[in-house]
Amino acid sequence: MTSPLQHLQSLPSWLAGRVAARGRGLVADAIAAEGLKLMQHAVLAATAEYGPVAQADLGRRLSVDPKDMVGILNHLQQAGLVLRTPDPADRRKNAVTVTPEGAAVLRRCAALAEAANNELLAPLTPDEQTQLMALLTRLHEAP
Amino acid sequence: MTSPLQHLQSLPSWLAGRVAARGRGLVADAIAAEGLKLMQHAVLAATAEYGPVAQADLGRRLSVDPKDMVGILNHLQQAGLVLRTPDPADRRKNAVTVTPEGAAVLRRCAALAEAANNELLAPLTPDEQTQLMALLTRLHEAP
DNA sequence: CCAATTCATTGGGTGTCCCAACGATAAGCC
DNA sequence: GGCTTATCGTTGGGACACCCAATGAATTGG
Repeated sequence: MTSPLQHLQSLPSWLAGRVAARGRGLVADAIAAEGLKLMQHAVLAATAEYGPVAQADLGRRLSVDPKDMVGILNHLQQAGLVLRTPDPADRRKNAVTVTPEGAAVLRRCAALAEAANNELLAPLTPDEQTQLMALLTRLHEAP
Repeated sequence: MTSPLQHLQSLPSWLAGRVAARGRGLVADAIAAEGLKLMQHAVLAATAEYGPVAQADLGRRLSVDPKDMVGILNHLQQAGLVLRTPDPADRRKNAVTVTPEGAAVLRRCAALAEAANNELLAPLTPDEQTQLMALLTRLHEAP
């Protein structure tokens, strides 16, 4: 029985942080080939998935600060991957949509991101990968 | 069969990142009661575990940038929790050690950090917690 | 003895996250 | 109708984590 914090590195929060950092790095390097940063890619993917959506909604779904969302969408819009249209039903909102070019970039990023995730999970068997995903999903949705 | 990136939020790297972010927040809030930041606590714990150790060693073990290590140790030393002693065997190195006061703070932090981790893993059964730890450890050590 | 490396430190830069404010708009309540 | 309250996008400032590069001192290797 080891003392509680004699091995800080074996704390779940620490382990999860290290694994997440590695995953972040792998995905970031992968999609950098398409000229996108991590969060730009995430916002682009979420925009594609949730159709025309307000910025605040995107921020809540991805846990992105509204302040940062402005910069991310500015970049995506300037790159022609995304469109900000005033929402006629609520003139405070911007209805964000993906352009055909944005969809094409996203399609190419999908393969890259998936490959990066495969590399991240490579040390595990397929069964173990499924187990890990199930456990992480529980932790992510439960609280 | 869902398309690869139709659900970015179900990518392992994304899930791990969200879970890790929550764990980081829980632990940070917990040890804030002792006046320590996350990385200050990590460095203090690693210093206690690995005895007199050089700053570069600490940085490698915790994946902390040498630049940041300087600031963290400055703070810990100023708080009287840690000592930097010139290493007689290698005068380039600082032999970092924990003061009795540092050990006391660390002891109190252990309980706080453990409670935070218990809260993080609360949605899982003890068996599942063990499984998760084993899988994360594999991912952390394998590559 | 000389080249290559390591150590602590400093510098600059980017990205993520938190708190606060603003004008414009919308929603709820009396 | 009017009033308060809340939300939306945006801007601002600041803390912290991560990355790259460079310095002088000191150690190591051939």
